[in-house]
Amino acid sequence: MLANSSAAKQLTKKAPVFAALGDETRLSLLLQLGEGSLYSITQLAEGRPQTRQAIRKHLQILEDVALVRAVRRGREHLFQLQPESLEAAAQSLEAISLQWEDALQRLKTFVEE
Amino acid sequence: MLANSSAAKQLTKKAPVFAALGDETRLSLLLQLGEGSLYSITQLAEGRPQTRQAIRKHLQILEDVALVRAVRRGREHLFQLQPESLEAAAQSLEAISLQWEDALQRLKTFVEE
DNA sequence: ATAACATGCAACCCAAAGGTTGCACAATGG
DNA sequence: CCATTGTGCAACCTTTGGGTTGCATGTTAT
Repeated sequence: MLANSSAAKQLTKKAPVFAALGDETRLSLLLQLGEGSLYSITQLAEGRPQTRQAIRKHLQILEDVALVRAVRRGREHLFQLQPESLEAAAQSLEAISLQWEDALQRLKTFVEE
Repeated sequence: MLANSSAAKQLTKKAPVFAALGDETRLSLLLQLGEGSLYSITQLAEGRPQTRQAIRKHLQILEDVALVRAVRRGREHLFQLQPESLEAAAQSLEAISLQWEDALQRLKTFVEE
């Protein structure tokens, strides 16, 4: 299918998203945000080994690639998950797998002829 | 579903996999390997702006997280894609999305009562 | 044997990442 | 009004990452 290979060609543009996912702290933050509620920076920093400022940097990185969204309520900054971006990332990976499956299928057909 | 949350708790262990995916060159290598054939280091380095040694390092990183597998044939080192690892990574991301959907569903049910 | 080819290994460089401390600033709640 | 709470911002430090060059080592083909 053409849709696969074109999706695959766009893949390299998503490197920053995977890079954002490639950190334990940030994955853990996404997990907490996946619980559904909104969390402030201070709340997200509670119980973690790092400083509030460090957590803030991580949240900024997640926000930059739209894995997370921030809204202001008074003096606090509330964060929530943006699941569409996660889905998009997952589909990018599936695209490579599909490309691989297709290639194997073509090879198999070729050999059988 | 319990299976989701337990899968989610294992997520932080996969940070190295996403970190490996978080680089344009490595994503591009995966794409090439997704074509189905086996490629040597030299072949994979051809046409790319970086040195063969740089490409080799990237391949090592991909191999360390099992996104790629290497077999020796004579003097050359042939690499091939390991699609199971890609699938696993994709499913990890889906797990967070599902956790989110579940949370929203519970919230909705709670409000309706 | 020996020239050519595919790799491995190590030292080194520079920029980016993750983290900290310190302090200023805005919003809230008596 | 003032102490408190939630953030923002900047400087700084150390480790990791991506990349290079240079040279040694194994493998073919002729």
